[in-house]
Amino acid sequence: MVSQRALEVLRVIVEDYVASREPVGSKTIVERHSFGVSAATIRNDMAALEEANLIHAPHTSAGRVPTDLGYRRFVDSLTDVRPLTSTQVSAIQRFLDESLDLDDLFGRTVKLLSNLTNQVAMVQYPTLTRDAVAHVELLPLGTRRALSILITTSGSVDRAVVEFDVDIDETNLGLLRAQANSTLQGQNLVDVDRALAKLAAESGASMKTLVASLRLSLIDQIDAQRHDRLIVAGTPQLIRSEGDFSRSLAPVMDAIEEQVVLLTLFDEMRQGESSTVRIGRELADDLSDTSIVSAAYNAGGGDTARLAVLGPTRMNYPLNMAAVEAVARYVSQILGDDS
Amino acid sequence: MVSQRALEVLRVIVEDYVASREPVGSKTIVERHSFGVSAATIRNDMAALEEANLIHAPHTSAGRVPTDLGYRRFVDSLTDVRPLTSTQVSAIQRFLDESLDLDDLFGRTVKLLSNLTNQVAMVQYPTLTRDAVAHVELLPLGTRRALSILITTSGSVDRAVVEFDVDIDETNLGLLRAQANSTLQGQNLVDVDRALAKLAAESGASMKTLVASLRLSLIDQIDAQRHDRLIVAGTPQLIRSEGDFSRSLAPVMDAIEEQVVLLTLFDEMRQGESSTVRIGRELADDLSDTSIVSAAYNAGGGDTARLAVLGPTRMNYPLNMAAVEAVARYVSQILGDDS
DNA sequence: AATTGGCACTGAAGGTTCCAGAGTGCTAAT
DNA sequence: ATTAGCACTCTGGAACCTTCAGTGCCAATT
Repeated sequence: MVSQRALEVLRVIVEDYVASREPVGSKTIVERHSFGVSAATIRNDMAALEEANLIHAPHTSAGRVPTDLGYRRFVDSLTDVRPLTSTQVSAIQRFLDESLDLDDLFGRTVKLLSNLTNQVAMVQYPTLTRDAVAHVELLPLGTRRALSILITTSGSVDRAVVEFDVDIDETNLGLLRAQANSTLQGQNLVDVDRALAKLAAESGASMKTLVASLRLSLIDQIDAQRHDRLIVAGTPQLIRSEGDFSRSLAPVMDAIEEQVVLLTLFDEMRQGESSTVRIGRELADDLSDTSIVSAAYNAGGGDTARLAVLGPTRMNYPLNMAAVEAVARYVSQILGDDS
Repeated sequence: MVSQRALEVLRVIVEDYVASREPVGSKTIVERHSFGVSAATIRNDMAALEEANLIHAPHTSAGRVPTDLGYRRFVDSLTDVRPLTSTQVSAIQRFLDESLDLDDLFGRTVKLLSNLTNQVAMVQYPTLTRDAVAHVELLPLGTRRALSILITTSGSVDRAVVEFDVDIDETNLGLLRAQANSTLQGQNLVDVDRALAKLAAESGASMKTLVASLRLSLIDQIDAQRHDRLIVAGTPQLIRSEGDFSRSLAPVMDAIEEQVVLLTLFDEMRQGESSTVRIGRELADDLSDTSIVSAAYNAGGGDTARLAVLGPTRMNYPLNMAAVEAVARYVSQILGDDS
C-alpha cells in the first residue's frame, strides 16, 4: 500500500537524488523538507515504496535511489510542466529566428537544446510530403554519368548520380536539364515520378532513355530523403555525466551513431501523444541507464517529426521536458509560417 | 648519446606498450626480444633514451612509456609502411565501389576506416579551387530576404541568405536570378566577385542594389565553402580506449564536435607531405593524449583534401598509417576517374 | 492504526599498515 | 662497452580497523 505521503517522499527522493547524485536517506529528507513527521515514519513509507519497486537501496545501509519505475511514476505525476523563464524563451526565439534554411534551423535547434539541457540533443528530419521541386541541376561526371542535384521549395538539397545507358555530351545534358526543369518545377515531390514518366512518353527516342535514367535516379533520391536522419549535438555531454551510467557508455554512443534504433523508436512514438518520456529499460535492454525526453513538432503541411534530448535516467525531467516542449513549439511555429 | 641499439630499444618499447598497455621494463625486453645483451645494458640504453626525452617512467620503479617525442621518433623511423593484406584491400575496393555519390562515398569511407583501425575516422570535404559556378538558385524568404543556393561544377552545393535593402517580389527575384546565372555560369569561383561587380555597374538603378546584396552574400558563401566540414564516424571507439586518456575525453569530443580546430589543422597540413602524423602536444595543448594520422587524397581536378583517424597517442601507428594511406589512395582513384 | 524514539545491526568508504614484486640506478668487475 | 650484483624505491594489493550514514524492528505513545 503506497500512501499519498509516500508518493510525496518518492518525489523528494527523485529530486534530491537528481540534484545531489547521492542516495538519499530518511534523515536528510526530514531535514531538508518539512514533512511534519519523524524519520521513522519516512522509513516506513520508504519500505512501502521499496515494496512497490519504486525505489531501491544500492546496499543495506545506504539511502535510496529511484528505480526506472520510480522515475516513471515521478514523471507521470508531473501535471503542470513548469515553463521556461522568459529570458530563456526570448533567447530561443532570437536564436532560431536567424535560421537560414531547414538544415541551419535544425543545426541551431540541436545546439540550443543541448545547451539548455546539458544533454545530447537530436532532431529528426521531417518527411516533407508537401515539398515541391524548385530546381534540378545536372552536372557531367564522365561520359555516361551525371550528378543530379535536386533543390526543393523548403530549401533542402540532395544529390545523386545518374547513370546513362549511352554517352552524353554537354548539349544533350543541357537539353535534358531544360526539359526536366520545365516539367518538374513546382511539382510536388510525390508527383515527380508520374511527371517524368509522362515526359519520357512524349519525348523522342534519344531523349526518352535519358529521361528514364534521370527518373530512376530522382525517385531514388526522393525516397532516400524520406529515410530521415537525425541531427545530433552535444555528445560530449555524455562524457560529462559518465558517472551516471553504471555500465559503459559505448552502447549509448553506438545507438546515437547508428541512429536506426532511435529512429524506429521515434516512429513508434509518432502515434502516441505529443510529448513522451522513455526511461531506462523502456528504451532497450542495453540502454538501461538512459532516458529520452522527446516532443513532436509540426513541420508544416501536416507533417510531424520529433526532437528529443537523451541523457542518463538520473536527469532533470521537469527541466528537460519544459525545454523540449518549448523548442518543439517554437520550431513548429517557424515551420508553420514558412510552408 | 643515443646509440643505434637504443633506438631499437625504443622501437620495442613502443610496440610492446601499444600491445600491452603496460609500462615495459628492461627485463621483459630481454625476455621477449633477442637483443643478445643483458638487462643491465638495456637499462643503460633506456637511461640514454630517458635523457633524450624519448621515454619516461611513470614512477621510480615502473617500466617506461614512450613520450610524445618517443612516438614521433618511432613514427619517423618507419620507412616502409607495411601494406594491408590483400583481403583487406579487396574489401576496401568492393565496399567503396558501390558508392552512389560524394556523400555516400565519404560516409562509406569513414565507416570503413573506423572499422579497419578501431579509431575515430574522419574525411574532410574537398575545397574545389577549380570549381566554377553551375547554377545560382534564389528562393524567396519573406519580403526582404531570399535563400541563395550556389551549385558548382563539382557538384558542391551551398546555401546562404541574401538580405535586400528593399522589398522584392517574385518577378524581381526571377529577373535577378536570370541575370546572375547568365553572368556567372561557368565562371570560376574566384572570379565571382569581379563578375558581379561588373554586372552591378552595368545594371539600372533598381537592379544595382539587388545585385550588390547578392554579391555580398555569394562571396561570403564562397569564402565559407573553404571552411569545409568533416564527416566523422566511430566516436564510440573513443570510449572503448578511454583508459588511454589520462584526462577526460571531453576536450577530445569537443574538438570532434566543433570541427574547427581539426579543420584548421588539416589546412596547415595541406602544404606538407601527403601523409602526416600528429602526436599529442603537437596537436593542441588540450589534446595531449591524442594523435591523428592523416593522408591527403585527390579529389579530382588537382584539388586535395584529407582523411584521417584520431585516437590515443598509444595507438598502432603502422596499422593506422597503412590503412589511412590505402584508403586515401583508393578514394583518389575513384574521384580521379570521375572528374 | 499511525507515529515515534530507541537501539542493534549492516555495509561502504576511507585510512593504516604490511608485504611482495617489479624495476631502477649505481658500482665494481670483466 | 658490458655485466652481475645489490640496495633502494615505489606501486598495488591484502588485511585490518574505524567511522558513519542509514536501516529495520520493536515497544511505547498518541
